[in-house]
Amino acid sequence: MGTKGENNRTRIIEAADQLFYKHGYNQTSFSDIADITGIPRGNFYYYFKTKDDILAAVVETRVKQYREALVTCDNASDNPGKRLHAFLDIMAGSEDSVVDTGCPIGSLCVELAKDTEALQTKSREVFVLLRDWMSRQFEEIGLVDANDKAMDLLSRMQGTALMACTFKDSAYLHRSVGDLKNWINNLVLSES
Amino acid sequence: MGTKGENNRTRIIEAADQLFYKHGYNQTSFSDIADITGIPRGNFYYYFKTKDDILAAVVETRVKQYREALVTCDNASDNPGKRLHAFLDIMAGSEDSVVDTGCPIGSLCVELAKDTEALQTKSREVFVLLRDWMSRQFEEIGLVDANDKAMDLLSRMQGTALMACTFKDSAYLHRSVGDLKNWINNLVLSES
DNA sequence: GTCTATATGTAGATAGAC
DNA sequence: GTCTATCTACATATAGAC
Repeated sequence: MGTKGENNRTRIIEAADQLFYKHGYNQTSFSDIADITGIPRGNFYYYFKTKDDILAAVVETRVKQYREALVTCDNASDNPGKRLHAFLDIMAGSEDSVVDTGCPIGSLCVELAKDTEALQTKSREVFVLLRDWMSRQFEEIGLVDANDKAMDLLSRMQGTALMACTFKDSAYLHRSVGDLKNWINNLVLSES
Repeated sequence: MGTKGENNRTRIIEAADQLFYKHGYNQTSFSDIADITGIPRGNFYYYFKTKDDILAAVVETRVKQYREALVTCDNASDNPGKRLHAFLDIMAGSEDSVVDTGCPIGSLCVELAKDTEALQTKSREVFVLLRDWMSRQFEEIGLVDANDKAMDLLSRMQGTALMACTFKDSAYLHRSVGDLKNWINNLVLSES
């Protein structure tokens, strides 16, 4: 638990996080991470037993980051509809990287769906966090099928990111986010 | 252009098609294809100059197959709404593989979004075919924003496949396909 | 056209000096 | 805790006999 060691560990996770997003998990090598961090390949095994362990650490970091982002959304408004809008704005705000590389969560799950079950379960964790938070917002709106609506919103956001990235179309991304905000508004109206 | 040679070429493409879907492009090796076909690794270079060339051939095969599937949808009904339903039934009909491995088109595009631009352009071709066909259906329905609606339908189908696969949830897949059919029906009604 | 043998590079992982 | 050197496996790709 030395201070220097934890610092190196964090730097490995941060570099891996970016590389897994930009190039994918399987296409990221220890050498790539070594080049960015300046930490030699062989040293990684002092901090992580396997490459899968690095992935687990990356996912846990992402869960923490999204948890914080959701707290910001929670504080954005008393209105659950507006809180969901705030979450949509996160995606719209990272327009450039979404069009270039897709959604970091979705693309990881798609890649690892073709890998071991252990990696699938791990990569799914961020989605579980988001789905449950969305479900709570729809519940507060008064919808009886809040969990279904959470799946629908997550699904449509993922479809939006996938198409925007595939067609390199930021205009579609913004139109679609606007449509989703209207969809949420209509759900709020139907319950009031 | 010998008969035997064309046969081997076709068998390589078919095996690669399945493996690219089940394990991904980057995770499929020449040895994997050799194991399935019984054709030795070294022989592949008689038919294809590089691995990327195999991918191109696989995508072209898929374009042909989907083109035929769209002809079947065209023949299914005089009603463009019903033709779109017929296309949705293709996805619902391959429920097991979609939940297990995701959408073959979408997952390839997601993977190759992190690769060279040449592979991105190639993998996108199937989506272009489907988008243009859907756009023609929405046009016939009478919608002025037919191309936008085509993007929306493709987007929502991709989101549906991604979430159904990530959460291993075939019930969600079917509910979502049903919702999309209702969405199409409402668009038809709004124009009649 | 078909096959074996091999070249060349790089992957994840380990051993052991300091 | 940190680093170099190295092991083993396997990737794409090539050369050349048959």
